[in-house]
Amino acid sequence: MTIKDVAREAGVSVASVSRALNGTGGVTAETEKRIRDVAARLRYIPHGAARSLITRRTHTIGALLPDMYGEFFSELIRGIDLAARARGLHLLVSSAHDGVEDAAAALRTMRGRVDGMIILSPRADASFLHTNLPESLPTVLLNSPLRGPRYPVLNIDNHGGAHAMVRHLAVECGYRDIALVAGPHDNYDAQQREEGYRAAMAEFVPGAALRILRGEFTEESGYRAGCEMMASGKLPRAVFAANDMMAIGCLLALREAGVEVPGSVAVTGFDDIPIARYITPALTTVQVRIVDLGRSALERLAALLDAPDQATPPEADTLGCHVVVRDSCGARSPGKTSTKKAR
Amino acid sequence: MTIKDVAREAGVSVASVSRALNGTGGVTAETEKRIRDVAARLRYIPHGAARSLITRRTHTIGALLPDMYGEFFSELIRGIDLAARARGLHLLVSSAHDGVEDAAAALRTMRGRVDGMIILSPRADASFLHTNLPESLPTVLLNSPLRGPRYPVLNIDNHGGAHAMVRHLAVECGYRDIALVAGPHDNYDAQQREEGYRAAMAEFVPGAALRILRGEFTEESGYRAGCEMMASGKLPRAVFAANDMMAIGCLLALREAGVEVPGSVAVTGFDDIPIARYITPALTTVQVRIVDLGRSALERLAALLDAPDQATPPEADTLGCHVVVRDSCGARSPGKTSTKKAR
DNA sequence: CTGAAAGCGCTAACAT
DNA sequence: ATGTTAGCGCTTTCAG
Repeated sequence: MTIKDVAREAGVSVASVSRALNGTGGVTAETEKRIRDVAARLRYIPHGAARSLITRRTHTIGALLPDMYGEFFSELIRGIDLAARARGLHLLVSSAHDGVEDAAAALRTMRGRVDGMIILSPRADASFLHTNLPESLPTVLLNSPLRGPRYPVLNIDNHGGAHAMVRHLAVECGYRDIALVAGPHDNYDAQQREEGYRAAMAEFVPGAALRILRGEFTEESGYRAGCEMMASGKLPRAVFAANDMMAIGCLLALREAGVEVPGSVAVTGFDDIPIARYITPALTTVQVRIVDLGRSALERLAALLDAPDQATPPEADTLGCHVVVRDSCGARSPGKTSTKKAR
Repeated sequence: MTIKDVAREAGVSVASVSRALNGTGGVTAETEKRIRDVAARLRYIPHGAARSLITRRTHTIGALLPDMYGEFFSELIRGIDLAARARGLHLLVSSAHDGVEDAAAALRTMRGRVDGMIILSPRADASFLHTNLPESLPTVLLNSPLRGPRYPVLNIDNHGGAHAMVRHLAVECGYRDIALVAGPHDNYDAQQREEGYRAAMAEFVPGAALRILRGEFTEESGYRAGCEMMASGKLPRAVFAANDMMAIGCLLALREAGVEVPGSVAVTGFDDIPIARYITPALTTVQVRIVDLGRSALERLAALLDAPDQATPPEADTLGCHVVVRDSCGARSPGKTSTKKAR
């Protein structure tokens, strides 16, 4: 069932069918109707690949993501999808690339299938993109250390968020002994959050010894970090985990051991995943509007598609974060939630 | 940058380039290497649309989903994606269709872009599929009332899960006054869960008056249902919400009013979303392995792609559910979680 | 207003 | 082993 069948059945040329169905004009209202009727009767549906081969438009955007685990990525995809739908774009997702080879293959298969890319991948450095990104394919980078005029970059304000959280813990709550459960060494977000912690500690608790435990952004590693602290003999007064899942793991470890949170130890996180509001005590955390991150990325990309030559702002755009005060930090008596801006 | 450029640069025909790059054989190892080198130097990437136009393969499967909200859908996509990746397939998602028109358009644009479809949509009845599904496109239906040899269908055992939960509440916990916070009328899952509740009530608490409140599968509607119960003057001994978000909303309403859960009122849900384990009291619920649902759907579809003429089993496949006993039902003292099979 | 014809970039016969 | 050629299904000049 191709355009030819419709043409034959309607007694016209394929060109007329194309014109009629695309509303390009150049056909009588009369013949257009006849063609439409025939197409409907034959249940003709145009072939996307064939069409985009010549129009050079797929109305699809590709998303290269490192992993699909966790609420972060589902929220991100939702944000992208929401904005994409609003613009009549579809979404081709490719996630969880074990290695560079894998990510490269995924990126290459996008050629001819998408009009643009949104890339969030730790492995996507400059040379990787240079070799695997189809030439001149509009692309927006997420959470990338890359800078430069080649691609627009959207980042989360990890540093600012971590800084604000430590300030909250040190200044508003008055804690001095604040430990960090950091994320993986090779993770860009983790690095920036750690940096924010260090900077804020130096600023608000000068001279205090830093205490950093290494985690993997997983609940289990947070749990282990909690156990390590207790095993060490002296608990810190507050624990700032570099993401919510680790904060929750830590919380559970402390709770199991009978340590009061926030009475004896305050625990806070980063991300504000949905669970954060529901756990007891409700988690004080740094809110990142992940959906907005996805949405912004797509809007940026769409702008690029509309005006390909548009200059890319030299500075990376940064998505603000702010501290959401709940119960786990001990700053207030359990009850309502208040919010305040970071920085 | 097309295959022609590579051919010219390597001093061969396009056919040789195609053969070399696809490893189809029929080229000397020597020329193959030369071609590969040139392709790499020119950073040539094959054009997907052009290729699939002739091979009639896209190595992509489409997913038509009603909405991207909530953990249900992110888990589902994850399951599909996991299995897809294992088979070298990509994923074209299309979600959140406001109306039938919208869903129809989404489905039609899939033609020529995907090798098969996974459809989970309340609006996808037989005639909808007949008119909008590209002819003979392998398709698997999820959670659909449709039966028949046309498409394989995968369903959640909503009836069995609800039945098992009511049995747990009535038989194991000994409650008689069990209310249901039902889902939307027009939702297939909601209907089946309600049916399971009715059947189990008739079986285990014969003669008891049924109490059914209507919800929308949202936390807010669960909260409202909780308020309604309290306003009515007499609380039921147990509340079975047709999904976890409503159970959580109900839980919060009761908690705010100072009603003890599970001491005064037991609350249970359906789905076992991640939050269920973390809320206090931990939610007793019906576990649905959503990731497995997605995975199974894709495996089924992949089988269809490999053997298009394979007979579709006449009966719909059903994904089992089972009750996960936690704290909110009062069946046990807080602590470990136990699990038992449904039916 | 309509049709014929030329490709889009690629693969797969069919020649050589 | 390599090249030539005919399309895949569609849009878009260019004629008429």
